[in-house]
Amino acid sequence: MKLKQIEESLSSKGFKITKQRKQILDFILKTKGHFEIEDIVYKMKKKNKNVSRATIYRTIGLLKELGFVEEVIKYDNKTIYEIAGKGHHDHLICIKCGKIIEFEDKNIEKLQNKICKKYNFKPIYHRLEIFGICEECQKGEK
Amino acid sequence: MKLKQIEESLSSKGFKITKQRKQILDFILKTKGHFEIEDIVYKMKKKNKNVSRATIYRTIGLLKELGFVEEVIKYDNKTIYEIAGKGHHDHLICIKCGKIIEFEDKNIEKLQNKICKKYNFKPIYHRLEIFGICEECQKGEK
DNA sequence: GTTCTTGCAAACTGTTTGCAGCCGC
DNA sequence: GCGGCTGCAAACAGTTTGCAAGAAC
Repeated sequence: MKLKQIEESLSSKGFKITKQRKQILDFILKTKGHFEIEDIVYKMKKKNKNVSRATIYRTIGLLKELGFVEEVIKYDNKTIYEIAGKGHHDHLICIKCGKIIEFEDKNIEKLQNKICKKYNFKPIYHRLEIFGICEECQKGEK
Repeated sequence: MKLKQIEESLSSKGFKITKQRKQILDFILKTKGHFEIEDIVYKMKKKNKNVSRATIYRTIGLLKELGFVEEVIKYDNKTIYEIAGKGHHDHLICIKCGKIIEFEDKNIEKLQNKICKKYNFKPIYHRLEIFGICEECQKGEK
């Protein structure tokens, strides 16, 4: 997903391309991994691009609506996002160091769909979070 | 899991059995399904058992530590709990009416363990939330 | 009597919102 | 110039905490 594509999509829907939105998009696209709202706030401050927290929330909300960004993890009463379009995957989250490992498993997805069928439930999105201790932190434990 | 068992476990660990804790335990044990903190607050108010919100948070925190209660869903920036020991299962959550359907699938669990092995990740707990539209709400959609 | 627990209020975090002024188109 | 966008500050929800008074053992 490229900056231009997203911008076109935004303006084609009547949204304006402001410098704040450009800054935020720039950040998200450069951050290949996961991010939180505070990461953006911090980055903007550091670059002296004073984009307000409110605008960041609103922009991420908008990008979420449009499907460019996804809420992937809820942990510690915070929301962790990532850019969409990498293909669906789920996460292992280390509760010691906070590291996030992505994984993809088609079989799990298939089983989920089977479950949904069984309950006549129409799935829209899902989140599988496995919390535990990562390899490095296990070494440190001993 | 019975009231007596939990109380014994508490006192064997040096915690005291107060009337507030009894009230809260009573509520949790009677509520077979999922509950939120506010549900307890509401119930206590209604019964004129004025257990403060702070105490409820502290008690649930304690029960979580001891493994009697689990955080099973994070939705809408709220935490939904349930009593532990029913055997692990996951959830379908209707984003229209809020209904929660439990399901259990050993195969999904197995696949998860496989993933963890692959990454040398030591799993502690996990959460699989499938958000979508339940059967009834689908009918209403048309 | 000691120690743990409670209630209260205040504080805190993540998030949302109303409104006046600003800026993209 | 219009309508959407921003920044600010205030508000909000869920949750945590310090402290003095109270209850369990």
